[in-house]
Amino acid sequence: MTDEHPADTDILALAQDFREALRHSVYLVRRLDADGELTAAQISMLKMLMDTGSASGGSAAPGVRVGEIARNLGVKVPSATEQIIKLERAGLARREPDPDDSRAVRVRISEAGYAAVEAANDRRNAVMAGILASLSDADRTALAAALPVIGKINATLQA
Amino acid sequence: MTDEHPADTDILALAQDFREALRHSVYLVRRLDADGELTAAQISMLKMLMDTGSASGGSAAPGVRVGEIARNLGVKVPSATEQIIKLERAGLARREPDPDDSRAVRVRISEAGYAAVEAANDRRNAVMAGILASLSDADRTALAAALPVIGKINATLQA
DNA sequence: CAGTCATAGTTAGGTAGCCTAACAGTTAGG
DNA sequence: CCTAACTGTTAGGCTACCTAACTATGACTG
Repeated sequence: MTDEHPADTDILALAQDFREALRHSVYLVRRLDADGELTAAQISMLKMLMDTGSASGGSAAPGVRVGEIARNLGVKVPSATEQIIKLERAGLARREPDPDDSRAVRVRISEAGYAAVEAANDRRNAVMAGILASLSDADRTALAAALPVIGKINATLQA
Repeated sequence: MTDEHPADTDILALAQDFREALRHSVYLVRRLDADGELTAAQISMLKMLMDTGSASGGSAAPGVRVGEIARNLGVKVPSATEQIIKLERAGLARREPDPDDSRAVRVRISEAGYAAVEAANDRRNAVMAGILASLSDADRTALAAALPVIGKINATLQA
C-alpha cells in the first residue's frame, strides 16, 4: 500500500479481476437477450449505424461503408456483410450504391430499424435498471465512476 | 444532484451506459483470444472446475456435476455436456461416475487442464495488464472500486 | 414390490456469429 | 492500357449456444 508506484503485480491482479468480471458479464449480457427480439450483434450494428451514419460530420454521402462497419464493430468484412444482409432482409437496414465509388456500398438504418433498436434497448435497459436499483447508492456511484475508464480500455482496441 | 433518492431516470441512464460498456467489452474479450489456445468458454469452464470442484466445502465426492456446471456457467445442460466432451477429448478434464448417484457424472479438471488454463490466463492477464498500465492511478483505482459492484450484478444471475 | 413420476445426462438437429480463402468488380498509377 | 490495390460478396468451416427427444436411474406411493 505504500509503494512509490503501482507494482506490476498489482496491475496484474487488477487485470485478472477485471477479466474475471468481464467473463461473468458475458453471461449477464446473454440473459438480457431473450424473446424474438434483435440479437446483441444486431443491436450493436444498428446502434453503430445510428451513431456513425448520421453523425456530426454531416459528410457527403449518407450511410456507412461495409469496411467501416466491420472496423467499428471489431469484426472482419465478411462477417459484417453477413449481418447487413440479415438486417436488410428483416427490413431494418438498406444498402445503397455509393455515388462516389462504385465499389463501395452505403448502409443505412431504416425507420423500422430505428424503432426496433429503440424498443430492444429500452427493454434491456429496464431489466438492467431493475438490477441496479437493488444496489446501494455507493455501489452505483462506484460503477458510474468506472464506466469512463472501461470506455478508455475499450477504445484501446480501435488503435 | 440534490434528489432525495436516485431518480429512476438516473438509474436508467446508468443502466444504458453500463450496457454500452459491456457491449463494447465483448469485442475486447474477443481480442484477447487468439492463437490455438483455449477458447474463452473452455477457460470459463475449467476455471469453474478449479474453483468449485476442490473448493472449501471439501464435500464427499470430488468433481462437479454436469447440472451444476451448467447452472454455474449460465448455460443449459446439453451445452455443458458438449463442452465437457471436448475438454475430455483434449485431455483437460475427466468424467467419472458419481458413487452416490448412478445417474450423475462427476467432472474434474486434469493436471493438463490445470496447466492449460494457467497458461492461457497468464497470457491474457499480461495483455490486459499492458492496457491497464497505460491508465492513470486514479483510473485504475476507480476500476478496482467498481469490480466488486460488477461482481454483485453478475451474481444476480445465479438467483 | 410394482408403477409412476422426477431427475441426470446424452444425443440429434438447428441457429447465430465469427473466421479464412477465393472471387468479381472498380479505381488508380506506371 | 494493364497491372496492382481496394471493396465487397460468396463459399465453406468452426464454436457455442439452444430445444426436443431419449435413456437410465432414483424415489415415492399405493
